[in-house]
Amino acid sequence: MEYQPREIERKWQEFWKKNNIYRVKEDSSKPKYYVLDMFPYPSGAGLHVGHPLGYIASDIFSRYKRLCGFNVLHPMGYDAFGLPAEQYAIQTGVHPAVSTAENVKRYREQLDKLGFSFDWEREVNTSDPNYYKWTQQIFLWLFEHYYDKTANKAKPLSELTKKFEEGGSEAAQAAHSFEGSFSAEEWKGFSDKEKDEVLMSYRLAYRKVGFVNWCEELGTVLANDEVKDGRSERGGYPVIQKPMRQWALRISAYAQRMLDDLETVDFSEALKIQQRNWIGRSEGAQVFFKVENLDTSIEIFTTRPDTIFGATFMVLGPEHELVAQLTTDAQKAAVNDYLSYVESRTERDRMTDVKTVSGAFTGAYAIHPFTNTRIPIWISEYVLAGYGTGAIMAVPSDDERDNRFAKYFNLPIVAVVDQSEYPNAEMGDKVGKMINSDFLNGLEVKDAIKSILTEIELRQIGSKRINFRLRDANFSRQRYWGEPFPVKYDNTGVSHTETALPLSLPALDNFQPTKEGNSPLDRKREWVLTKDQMTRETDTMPGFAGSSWYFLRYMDPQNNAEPFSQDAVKYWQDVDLYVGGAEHAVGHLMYSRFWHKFLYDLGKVPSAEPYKKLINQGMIQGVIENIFMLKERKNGKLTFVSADRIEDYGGEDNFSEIPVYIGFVSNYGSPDSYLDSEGMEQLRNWRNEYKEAEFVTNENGRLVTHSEVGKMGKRYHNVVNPDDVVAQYGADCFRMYEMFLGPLEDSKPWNENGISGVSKFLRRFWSLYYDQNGNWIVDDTAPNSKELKALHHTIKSVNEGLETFSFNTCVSDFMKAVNELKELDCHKKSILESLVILIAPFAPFIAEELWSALGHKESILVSSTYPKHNEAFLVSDSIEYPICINGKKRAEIELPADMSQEEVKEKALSVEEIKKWLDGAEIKKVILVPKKMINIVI
RNA sequence: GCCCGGGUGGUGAAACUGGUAGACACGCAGGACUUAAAAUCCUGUAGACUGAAAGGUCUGUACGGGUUCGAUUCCCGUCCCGGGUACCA
Repeated sequence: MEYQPREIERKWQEFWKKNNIYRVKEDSSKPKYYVLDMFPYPSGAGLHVGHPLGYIASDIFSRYKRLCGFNVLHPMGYDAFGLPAEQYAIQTGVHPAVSTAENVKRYREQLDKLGFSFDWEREVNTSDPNYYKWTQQIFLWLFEHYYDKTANKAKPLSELTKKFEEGGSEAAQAAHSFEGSFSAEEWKGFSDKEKDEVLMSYRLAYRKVGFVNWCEELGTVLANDEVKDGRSERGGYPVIQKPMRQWALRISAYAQRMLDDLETVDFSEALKIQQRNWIGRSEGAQVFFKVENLDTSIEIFTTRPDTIFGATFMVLGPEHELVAQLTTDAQKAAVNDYLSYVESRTERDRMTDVKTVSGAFTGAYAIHPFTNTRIPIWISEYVLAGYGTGAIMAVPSDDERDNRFAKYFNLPIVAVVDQSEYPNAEMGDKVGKMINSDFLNGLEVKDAIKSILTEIELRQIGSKRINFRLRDANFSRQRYWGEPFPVKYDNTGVSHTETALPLSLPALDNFQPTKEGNSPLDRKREWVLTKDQMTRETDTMPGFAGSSWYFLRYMDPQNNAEPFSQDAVKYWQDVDLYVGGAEHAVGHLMYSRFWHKFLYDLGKVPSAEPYKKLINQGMIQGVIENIFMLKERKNGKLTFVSADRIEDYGGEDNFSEIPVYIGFVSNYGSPDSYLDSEGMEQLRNWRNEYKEAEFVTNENGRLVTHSEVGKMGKRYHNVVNPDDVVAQYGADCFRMYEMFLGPLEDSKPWNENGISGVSKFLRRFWSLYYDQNGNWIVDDTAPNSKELKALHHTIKSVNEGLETFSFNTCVSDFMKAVNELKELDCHKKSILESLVILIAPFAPFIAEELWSALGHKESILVSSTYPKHNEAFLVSDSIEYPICINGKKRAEIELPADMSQEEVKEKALSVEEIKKWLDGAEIKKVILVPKKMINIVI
């Protein structure tokens, strides 16, 4: 038989389907292993060659684990809610559900060709009412819980109201955004509406008025991570700050736990650091500064309470609530001018120039709590309303920004930390001795912090405090294509929950958001106004809602009574291996960890963390192949010049670079990429205006192109479709080649320069079983030691490669193995049987085919066990040691493998050549590197 | 700016906890088979020097230094590239 990948692949695809090879059931007789991919958003463009990288890796690992005896859950689904489908609907009128379904179908077809071992019966689609029913349910749970800081977990709201009834707001140690306080009696006297408002600011899913990123062009509010440089990530439209009533999730309540539990998971250190930075814990103090002549005080947060004697002025964020009250009549004009200046600046301006100093004096003074001196109160945009308390004590001697501000506005600077003993210390470093600081004088910074904290608490002007950068997640989108909130409001504005779930998205014709920025759902009045005289919430949930818990639904995808059963989650527990792109390092990963912890608090999942181990696969980039075109036409004709000849035509400045379809280019992606005469002909036919074009080639008749690495995209004419590669080389080859390309976690440009090597390898592998004429040449004779050694070396290194996710080296190991067995002319069944199992996770199709040719009736996945190496076969009879003197090789000696270290040493010293070299010199020590070398130090 | 990665042949890349750098593959060169091409197979392939040859010597992992018998690996400094982040008090 000849190796024909296409036929083999079709055959086994059918076999797997018919025999349900990939269906997985809970099975308590086997240990479980859960391998998860980040599920894709099914975009209209389909998969390109970069998408499957992670899926291939996770599939290899799943198959490997299955062959090792694990019951492996390896599902796939679609993150199907999102903006692109809705934008498409606005443009074309095609309902998002329709276009999404089409895209899903396309994705499925593409995925199927690659031979993945997904259990498609567990497919999940976040836009399916049977799925988002449970997203809505989890939202309601969040809505009906608050965070108890004493128990350090979420608790039902009923417990909170009980506490309010007993002791008012003081009785509850809870995470909240309520301002003010009330007694038990006051609570009891509150109206329903007042109670609703109070409770709202305690809920884990709550509504608040806040400044949000408003994008006029998209007509929607964006999450912080959807905004890049003050512009929308999608489309690049300007984003401004606008107050709006929004749903939010109280993720901040979980900040400390999210930070602590990072220690328990196996993520890359880089990713953990990213998450830690995002959470941004800082320890410091909250201190109150009384305002002169006013019955109010300003609350500040500082990480350097020790420098308080250097506080010579205060700065409030422009949006701080006290600004209006503090501003004196004399300063009113100046302050208002400044406020309008701040308002005129977009988020983008504020971010791009952080060096410009600006601000205004309010005219008010605060009283320094220790020195009782008057210190002026300023406002400036360098103080952010959203962080800490939105106000600072400025210590210009020890903070760079305060220093800049003080110098610019001529405010006094008092040095309080003497850093002369630390020549390398910079301003703000926590080292030095306190000066000009009353009772702190002479103390080291560290001790001064402790000392001042005690004093602050003693005088009751503040307290120790831990602050987090992590802010509550905005959970509202004014969009159609998302989960509707199961919430409605009565005519007093009190919120009520919708208990009949799912609350489905109604049909709609016009997907355009309304002018006021409301969701298109707002147009559907008969849906908005309910039978019980209430008004529905028209916002929908953001994309991260459905993706925050999908991995749990895979465990029990058809459950109609609950999101997932306790039996299922007790068996599958959590995700053992999660594979996905690093671009989700903060967004998705944070939100899903938070949801998981919440579900953990509710006792619905058994583990505090959802993902035990995470691997970030790199991106596969595109190669952009440019050709140089003269800007000026010559004799009315376009002229393309070979990249190595553009100097003859006045250099780069005279040319435009045009990205061309990579299919025309020979050796695309390599340094010597060029168009040959055929390529130039194809280029002529590519576009009408190129028909008459002139080509200036180099001496080899080639038009050298200029390649760069960039995104894969339509505009660069460099999208490589996996279907095409599979059609040409087969799925096994494609899978192995993507792994062979380099380390999984590295980003790398796609090129097909080496794919012929993998293709050749597969045919060579096949030729161990069949000769050129297609005759079966496997024999039953016993293998010799050389053959066994070759096999066991491969088993060892492939197993190691799999465990460490260096799949690229595994592919090399296979190539080496085949080369060796070819050399040995080995066609022995016992060797080849092991080899075919070994390769099965990587190239499942060829493995199945050869496995059945070896006489097995069932799939290799169910009728084989992954080979483990036998140490005995790896030990050589004799070992060749290089003998070195002071690290330099002087001789070689061949010794039996089972010799003791002492004997090896003795033998080495007795070698004639070495004796000559030593020539009576004193031997300091002899270093034996087992099985590697002998080094004599003199 | 700050925080993470990373810099190895013509190319993609290997190298276990410091132990013979460049495995494996692409490309290239030469050869075999062929009327020819494709396919396949064989040989060579870091650089320099040396030898009739087998071979030998030296230099080489961005750059400069250090620790060590021995450094791609550890330490210090410099340069460059990629990613993240942004006035976080």
